[in-house]
Amino acid sequence: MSSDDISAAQSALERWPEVVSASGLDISDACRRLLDALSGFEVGRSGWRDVAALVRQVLLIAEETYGGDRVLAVPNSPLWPTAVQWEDLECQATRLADGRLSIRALDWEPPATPEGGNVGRDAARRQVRDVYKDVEPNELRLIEADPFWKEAHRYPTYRGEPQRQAARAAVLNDEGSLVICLPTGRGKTAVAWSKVLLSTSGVTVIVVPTVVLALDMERRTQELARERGIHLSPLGRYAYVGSLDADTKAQLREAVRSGSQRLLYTSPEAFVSGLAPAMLACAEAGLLQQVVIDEAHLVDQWGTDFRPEFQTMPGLIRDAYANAPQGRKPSVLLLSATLAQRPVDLLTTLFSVGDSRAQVVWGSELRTEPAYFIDSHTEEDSRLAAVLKAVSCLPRPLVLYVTRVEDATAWLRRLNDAGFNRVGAVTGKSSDEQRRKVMEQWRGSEGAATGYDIVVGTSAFGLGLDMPNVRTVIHACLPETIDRYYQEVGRSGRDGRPSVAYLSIGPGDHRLAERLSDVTMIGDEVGWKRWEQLRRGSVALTELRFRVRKSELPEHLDQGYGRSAAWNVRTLTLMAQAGIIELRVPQFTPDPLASVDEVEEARAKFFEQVEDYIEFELKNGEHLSHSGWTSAMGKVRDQVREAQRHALTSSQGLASGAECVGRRIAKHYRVSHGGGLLITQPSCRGCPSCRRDPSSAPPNPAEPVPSLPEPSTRPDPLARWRGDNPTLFVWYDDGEDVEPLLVRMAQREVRVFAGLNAQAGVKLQRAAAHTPIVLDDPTSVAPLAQSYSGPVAFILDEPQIPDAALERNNLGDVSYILGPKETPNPDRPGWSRRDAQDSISVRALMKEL
DNA sequence: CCAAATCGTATCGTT
Repeated sequence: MSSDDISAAQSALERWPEVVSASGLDISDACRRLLDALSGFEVGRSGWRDVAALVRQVLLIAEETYGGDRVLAVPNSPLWPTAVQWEDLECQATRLADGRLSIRALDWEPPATPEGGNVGRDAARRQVRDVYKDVEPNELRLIEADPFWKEAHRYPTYRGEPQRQAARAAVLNDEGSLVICLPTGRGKTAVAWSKVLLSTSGVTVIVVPTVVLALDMERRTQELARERGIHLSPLGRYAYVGSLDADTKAQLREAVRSGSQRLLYTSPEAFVSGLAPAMLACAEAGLLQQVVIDEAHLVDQWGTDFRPEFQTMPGLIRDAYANAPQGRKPSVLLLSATLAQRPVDLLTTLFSVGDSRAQVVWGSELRTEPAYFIDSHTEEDSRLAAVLKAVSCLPRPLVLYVTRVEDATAWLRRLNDAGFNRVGAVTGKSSDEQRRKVMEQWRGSEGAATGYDIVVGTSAFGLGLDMPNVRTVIHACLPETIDRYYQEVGRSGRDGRPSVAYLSIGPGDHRLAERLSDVTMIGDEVGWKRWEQLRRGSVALTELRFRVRKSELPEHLDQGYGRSAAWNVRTLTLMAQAGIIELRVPQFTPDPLASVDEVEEARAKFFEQVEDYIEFELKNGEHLSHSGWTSAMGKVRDQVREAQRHALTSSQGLASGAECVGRRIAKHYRVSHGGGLLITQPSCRGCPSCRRDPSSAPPNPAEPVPSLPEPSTRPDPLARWRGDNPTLFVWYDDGEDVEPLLVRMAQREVRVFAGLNAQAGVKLQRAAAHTPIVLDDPTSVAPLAQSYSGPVAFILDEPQIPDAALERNNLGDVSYILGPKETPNPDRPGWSRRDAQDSISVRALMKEL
């Protein structure tokens, strides 16, 4: 890679303004961008700064790859930067005999520490230089996959221990809720797909936050189905979104109802409205296999006042769960890469189903790619200059994040005026078409030229953004939460190679961040009044179920309509979090006594107003008194306020640069759950604090080792041969084939096998078909024989019962031990194990099964 | 002088 950068660039510069195509050349991404920029230079699609910045990047890449000083000769004609302008971009320009300029790249890096000065400067320089290096990406540690994973995905390996545990948890989990924290790029999608691909019936509904994501996943599913020659949908469609035509929607609903739609992506809104009746019917028929919520941290982030449907989902899921027949209830997966305390608490409370609380599989990990830079300006002008300099000198592709839409537009203009034309902007106000165009130009779709190197965006830019080689993320703002900061920084270095994150704070930023984060919690008295008002205006649908209007105004009407509605929603979602009510899906129920016409009229009216409705069920009578209400709400309010304060102060803490950025982010993603602490190891390639004092830098983090949650309590299908003993010894004669017995056991849903080699495992999976087969790996840091409390089958190849099996017996965990008939009894020296109670021969057991 | 995005129905009861 990039072997021909300098010669390709030089040749294109010499031939300019002739257009030179980058396709087919063995050059770096930056060099390809330079050729693209040169092609558009004369007609103004690129500006002088675009070209100069890319020339500099290509030179630095060449120096880092091959060493030595590198130069490129560039035209010195109108359009082209002058010698002074080259200097402004940290390049040295020397006049050549033929009039051209010879360009050499100089180092530039953002301030090493917020206070400036020379402390840590060398380290800062090296950390920026490393971004230009053609280094091998950080490799994931690959682990041999379990048989079920090979069968489901045709992948021979897992991408690390966290994915292994997440994958196992997801297939071993029956009828329970599971929160899974798995970093981006670790194959969350495959984890959600396992059950679908292993079975031949059942519906999996996956809720994603945006239509773009749903359509993207539809495309990936279609590819999968085509490649594998399998049918997962009668229509070949996998996204249920509002923009579909009524006919397609009706067909998809029908396919869900009948169970023939194996996999469907949708939004929270569609899930709780249009899709809800079909989904409930599907569950009732025992055909709903899984409900998956992707990007589950948004339940907290967006669900509380912005898109309440995120928090209406649990009520609906519980309905589906309750209606599904025993043994065929859906399991619930909540997936996210970034979970802090509050989201975990909220998810485990709201989404628990059945008798047990949602369990957590924790594979949280910080990105190792970014080096963090921070500075703070007391004058806006000086911040603008600093950011312009950074945009000019840091490597591309580059994202410039701001908080306000208005600032994004202003920056786009400012950059254009400064000589950048290869810039796009994405905010919440951008149309789908604009967003698509920006992504296309930025990425350079297959074979086509790139048009943008820089995107200016608000937080609207990035959800589900799949661009592996982003090298720089600049913030010209103070993100209001550390979550937002980390999410946005995490868009860089997805290819596992170093990146730069530069946070440049201006004078107004702290106030803006505070205002944004301070969604003032409704007070006791005002809240209670609002609730009373809502209740007075409510319609009782059943004894416990009520419908209210979001637009219901309190008597002391001092706020506009929109704000009041937001308050109402917020009050109700908080009440749901407090366990006072459970949010429900407004559904049209025709009056059985009304005439056809009357029902039609009522129906039309319902759908006209449904957007304004919120329905809920009263959960706890004690909370309906003033004092009960106040105390229940007080608790939630404190939690939310604490979480907000924490997120904001963490973010503000960054600004000072006093604490290691990696540590501070890691601290935010440290969660206490079920009496234990779920850790996120800090990781920092460089930040102000670590540059000041390199000895304090956190060590390279070890891979997290999540442990499997408790399996749901299902009856052990082989229990009656064990009696009361947790262990059953099954003995075989010399040379007797135990494989048929293993298959029978697997068909009876024994899933975890110890002592089988990979090949035998795959063979067993083939024979057992739909039961997921998991092989214990005794060399693993968390062997299942020790951690899994569901049934485990041990296959001995010598006459000795392993310690792990004995220990399981002491703990009361169920084990089936298949061993040679002469295996001695460890409890009674001189005796055979088969003479003890609870043993049976392979032949006898085969007959019974 | 504060960000974020989505959403629509219609089923049948008897010999």
